[in-house]
Amino acid sequence: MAVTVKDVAKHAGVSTATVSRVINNDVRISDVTRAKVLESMEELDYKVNNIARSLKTNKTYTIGFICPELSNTFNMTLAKGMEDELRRFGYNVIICNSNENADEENERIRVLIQKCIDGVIIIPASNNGSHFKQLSDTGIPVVLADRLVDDFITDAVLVDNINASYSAMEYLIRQGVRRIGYIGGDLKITPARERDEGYRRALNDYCIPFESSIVKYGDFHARSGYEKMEELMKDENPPGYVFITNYYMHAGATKYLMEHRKDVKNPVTIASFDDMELASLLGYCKVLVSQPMLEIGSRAAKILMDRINGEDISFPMIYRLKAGLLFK
Amino acid sequence: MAVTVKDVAKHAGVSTATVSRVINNDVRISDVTRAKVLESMEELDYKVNNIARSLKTNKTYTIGFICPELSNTFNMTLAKGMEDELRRFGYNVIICNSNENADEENERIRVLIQKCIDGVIIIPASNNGSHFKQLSDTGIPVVLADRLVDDFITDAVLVDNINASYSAMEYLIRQGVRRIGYIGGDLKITPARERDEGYRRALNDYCIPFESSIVKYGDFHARSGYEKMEELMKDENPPGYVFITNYYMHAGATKYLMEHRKDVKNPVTIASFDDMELASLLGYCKVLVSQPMLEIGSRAAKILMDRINGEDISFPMIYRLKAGLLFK
DNA sequence: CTGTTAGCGCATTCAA
DNA sequence: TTGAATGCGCTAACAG
Repeated sequence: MAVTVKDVAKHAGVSTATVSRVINNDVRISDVTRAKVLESMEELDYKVNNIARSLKTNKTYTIGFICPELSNTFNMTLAKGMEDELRRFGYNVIICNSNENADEENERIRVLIQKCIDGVIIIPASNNGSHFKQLSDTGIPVVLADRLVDDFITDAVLVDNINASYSAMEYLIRQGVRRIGYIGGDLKITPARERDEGYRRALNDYCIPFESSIVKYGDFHARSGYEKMEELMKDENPPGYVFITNYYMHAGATKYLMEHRKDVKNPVTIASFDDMELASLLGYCKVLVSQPMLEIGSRAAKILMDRINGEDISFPMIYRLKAGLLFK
Repeated sequence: MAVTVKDVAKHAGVSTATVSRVINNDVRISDVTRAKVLESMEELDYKVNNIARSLKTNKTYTIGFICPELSNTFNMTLAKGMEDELRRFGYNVIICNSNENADEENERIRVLIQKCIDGVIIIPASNNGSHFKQLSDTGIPVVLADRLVDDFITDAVLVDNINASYSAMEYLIRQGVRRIGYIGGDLKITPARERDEGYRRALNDYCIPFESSIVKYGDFHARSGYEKMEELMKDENPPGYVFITNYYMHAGATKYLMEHRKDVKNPVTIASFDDMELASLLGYCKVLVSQPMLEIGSRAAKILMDRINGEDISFPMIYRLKAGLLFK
C-alpha cells in the first residue's frame, strides 16, 4: 500500500493535520516542523492522493475536452493551446472524441460529470446543444470553442468568420478577380454559415452577381472537397478562382485538380481557410485565411479558469478572434 | 449539493448498502428492491460520484497519455486509436504534452501518479526513460508507443521500421534508381535509427555504395527537412531521388523545392515515410511508407488493458507492426 | 503554531 | 436478501 499522511505524521511525530498543512503550504506552521515533515515525506517518498483530496475539496483539477475528431490538426492545435494554459493553473485535461455525433457527445458528457470534472471545453459536434444543460445544471461551467449551438447559451471563443471570409474575398476582388467559385461547409454549422455570409456579402458589396452554379456545399471533409471541385470543374463555365472554407476540403479539391490536370481546361487558383500543416504547399493555393488556433484554445481555457475561480466577468463571455490573411 | 447514495437510500426506504449493490449490479438483490431503488435514482436524478468510488476501489478508470507534441497528426491519430479502444473498457484518457522534453515528461508523470491513474501510454520524448521507473515502482503499468528508451524495459508497440525502410528502398532500386539521397532523423531516437539501418542495409544488399555526402540527418521537423534538402540540392552532384523518413521533414523538403524551382537543375523525386493528411498531394512525392497509426494506438491500449486486468501475458510484450507501401 | 475530530460519498465486511 | 458499521486518504473546523 502507498504511503499516506498518517504514515508521514507518525514518522515525523506530528498529527496528520500538520502534515496536511505542510502539503498545502499553510503559513501558520513553524519552520522546524515544516522541515521535519518535509524530510519525512522525502524519506518515505510520500505522494499525495488526489482522489482523497478531491473527495474533500470537491475539486479535481481536471477539465473535460470534447471534440468531434482527434486526428484533426485544427482541433488538436486548439487543444494544445488549451492544455498549455490549463497546466499553468494546475489542471489536466481528459480528452473525449464525440465522433461528430451528438449522441456520443452526450454520452461523454455523462461520463465526465461522473468523474467530477471542474469544467468543460467543447467543440460542438452539431448545432444541437440541448444536452449541455446537464452540465450547467450540475454547476459545471461550459466554454464552447469554434462553434455555437442552438438552444444553449454559454461562454464561447470563436473566430470572426464573416470578416475573415469577407477580407479574403475582398483581396481577390481587388486583384481584379470577379468570378469566384465557392466550396463551403454544412450551413448547420455556425462557422460554415458565417463564412458563407462573408462570401455573399463581399459579392454584394462589390456588385458581383451571385451565381449559384459555382457555389457548392460540402461537409468540411476531404472527400467533399474533391467532389465539389469536380462539380465545379465539370460546369460548362468553370470559375478560374475558387474560395474554399476549410483545410480538408482544400486538400480534397487539390487532389481532384492534381488527378485531372489534363481535363481541366483553364488553370484554377485557390484561396482557402486554414493555414495548417502543409496548406501553403498545396499547388493551386495562393491565399490562405489563417485562424488563431492556439489562441482559441488558450482563451477558452482562460475563460474557464475565470468561471471556476468565480471571477466577476459578464455572462456569456463571447470572444471573436480575428483571422489573418496570407499570400503566396 | 448533489444527490448521494444516502439520499437515494432514504427515498427508497432501504440502506445505502442496498443502493450501492444496485449500482454495482450485485446479483443477490431482489427484483422488487432493485426496481424500487432504480426508480428512486431516476426520480432524484442520481449520478455516481466516481471520486468517492475510486477512493474505495483504488481504480480511477483513467489512463495517462504522454506525447511529445499534441498538434502532430501522427501522435493524435495514434491517440485516436487508443482512446477508441480504451473507451470500450470504460476508461478515459488524460492527455499530456511533454514538449519533446524529458524533464517536462517527468513532471507530467508525477502529476499523473498523484491523480492515481490506472496506467500510462507514452510516446517517449527522448531516449531517456529512467524516470519511467517511478511509475512501475508505484505499480502503474507503462506501455510505450512508437519509440523505445534506454534504461527502461516495458511493453511497447512499434513499427517494423527497418523492414519498412528497406522495402521502400528496395522498391526504388528495382525501379532502376541507384543513387538515392537520404534525409533521416536524430539517431538518438529509435525509429530514426532503425530507418537509417533499413536504408543502409538496402544499399549494402544491392551493392550500392554509401555516399555520406547525400545522407543528411535532421530532427523530424519541417525546418530541418527544408535545410537538409537545401544542402542536398547545393551539392555539386545532387541526387535525383531522395528518401525522407518522416512527414514533417517531407513537408519542409517539399517547401524548399517549391521555392527553388529554378535553381534546382534536375527534377527531384521523393519517397517518404508517413501517409498522413496531405502527404500524397505533395508535388515531388512518388512513394510513401504508410504507418498503421490507429493500430499502434489501439494495440497499446489493449496491452495496457491486459496488464491492468492482470492477464497472463509475457513481459515485456513487444509488437512490431508492419508498414505499407504506396505508389503514385 | 499544533492536535483532535469529523466527514466527503462510496463499497464492503460482518451480522442478521 | 438486506442493514449497520467501518474506513479509503485527506482537509477543515474547532480547540487549545
